[in-house]
Amino acid sequence: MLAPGGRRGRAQPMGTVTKALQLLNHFTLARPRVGLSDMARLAGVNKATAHRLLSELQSQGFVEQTGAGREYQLGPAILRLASLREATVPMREVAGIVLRKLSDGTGETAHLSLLTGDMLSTLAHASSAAHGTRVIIDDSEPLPLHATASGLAVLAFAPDDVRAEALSAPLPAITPETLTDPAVIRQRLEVIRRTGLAEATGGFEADVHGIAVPFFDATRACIGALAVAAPVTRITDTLTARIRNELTAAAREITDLWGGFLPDTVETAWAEAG
Amino acid sequence: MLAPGGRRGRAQPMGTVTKALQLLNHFTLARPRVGLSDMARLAGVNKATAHRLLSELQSQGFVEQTGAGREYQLGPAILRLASLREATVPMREVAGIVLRKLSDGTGETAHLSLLTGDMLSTLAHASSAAHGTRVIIDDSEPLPLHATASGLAVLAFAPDDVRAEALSAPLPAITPETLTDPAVIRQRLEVIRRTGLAEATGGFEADVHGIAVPFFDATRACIGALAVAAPVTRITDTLTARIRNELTAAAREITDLWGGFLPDTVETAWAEAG
DNA sequence: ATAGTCGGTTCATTATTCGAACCATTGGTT
DNA sequence: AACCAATGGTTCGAATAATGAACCGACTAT
Repeated sequence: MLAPGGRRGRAQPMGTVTKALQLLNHFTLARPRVGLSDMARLAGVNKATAHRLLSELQSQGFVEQTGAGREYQLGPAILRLASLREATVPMREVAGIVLRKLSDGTGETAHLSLLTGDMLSTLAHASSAAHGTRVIIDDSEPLPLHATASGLAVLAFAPDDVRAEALSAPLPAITPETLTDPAVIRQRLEVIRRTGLAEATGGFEADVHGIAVPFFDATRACIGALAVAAPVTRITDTLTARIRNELTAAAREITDLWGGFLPDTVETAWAEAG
Repeated sequence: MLAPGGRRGRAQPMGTVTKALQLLNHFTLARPRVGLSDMARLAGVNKATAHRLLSELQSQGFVEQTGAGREYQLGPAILRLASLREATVPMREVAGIVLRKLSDGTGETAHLSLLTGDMLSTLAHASSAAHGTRVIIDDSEPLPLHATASGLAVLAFAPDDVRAEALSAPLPAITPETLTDPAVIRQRLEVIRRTGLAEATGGFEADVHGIAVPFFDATRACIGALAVAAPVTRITDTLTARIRNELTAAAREITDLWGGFLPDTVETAWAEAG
């Protein structure tokens, strides 16, 4: 039986380690425990393969099996590594400071997300008490690259292979408003590259408007995005103008704090808009 | 087909995934960034192998390279998984409650550690304000199985293969007082199995006395230990007696909260001692 | 200029991973 | 009870991916 939906875009030979690590991405808030057969299906690998990979992950404490049902869930080894990561590379702490300023300055929810492999994971967020309604962010939920302002900001400045990979698979429509046509998205990425700023409305959560800017590491590679999300009902021209200014300033700050550099193209784009 | 030459007592052939994941264990608080050649040396693998494994880990965000020196460090993907783990399996939170009670009740530092692969990682700790001096715990530092009370408690009740593996490698002497003779250790494990309680003095940190009890999951397998650590100068018979009582009670509680069961042998051992 | 690093790459050899088919259980239907 | 369709887990020949010695170019100190 042939794989449904045609064949994957297999650019690289994808090693065993990568396959194993990608299994971990199938655990979500909504599906915290996954059985062997389910996992094999989700990951598109043979059951025997899934079993061997999970066994190895289990032997290192990256997953564990619950007593009943023998389902797998994320393991405790991850907690130790996370504790070590934060102790030695206190990004989250630094991000928190900038994010608080950003959410205070805009009265909306701000978050910072990093490109990890082929997904965008939120490092930290901060929300303002200025309004009774506000956008809620879940740090443990990965953001789709094609359906969020942050994702588009990153895609626009990411290396070609990441962009190609992200726009190759059939793009899921998370909401009715999600853009799913690669051609349309590529057009928008053009604009984002020119302005250094991405906007998206309701593509991930209905009634949420996101504004995002990319930021860069010491090699001028895009490593993530800084974003502000607000209920669409509150969006006005003056608010978006303020958010833009705050965002670019915050992105400059975080880039600086982390020892990164803005590419000239972004620098000039922001200068013109500012 | 059999390979000629004397081989290690390795039961399993150790897959590629395991090797990759074990690379992560060479990052420590003291050595947060590791170069390629160093990593190859530390892990005892070829440089080319280390490079490939690190590249795969990097592609999934488990490690990243710093701009200068191109050294590797733990990556941001770990943070997202940790956040998800804690959101779906809130062990740390539950442990914190029990640990606080335990440290309050004893006036000393309490900690809970889990067996992750072949190491013990500390999930959480709590310390009491009762004294000016207290033992300090670092959650990100793995505990050696042979040199801590917690480690001995776990070893005593762990499956044979884990015990054999842990006592096979040459045991490092962390302090002059560390027990390094497998035969001697096995004798002590006998006692620990009879009493359900492990004690160790100065084997990991000088001047620290540790008292630990194992705890178990739903299949009655030992998954970690609960321990109280105090400066040796403060240890008296009455204090150790109190700590024992508090520890067994706390271990019962945590086992219960996490849906585990005490093996009968432990149950009776504690009952007799109590 | 020499010698020793470093991070990274190449490529022939070979050991490891893969997957269809196979158990042993479990739970629900008829 | 018999049956079916799941489940988690295992087997083993074929095919693939991992391996490591040697190599590169860049850098540093001598």
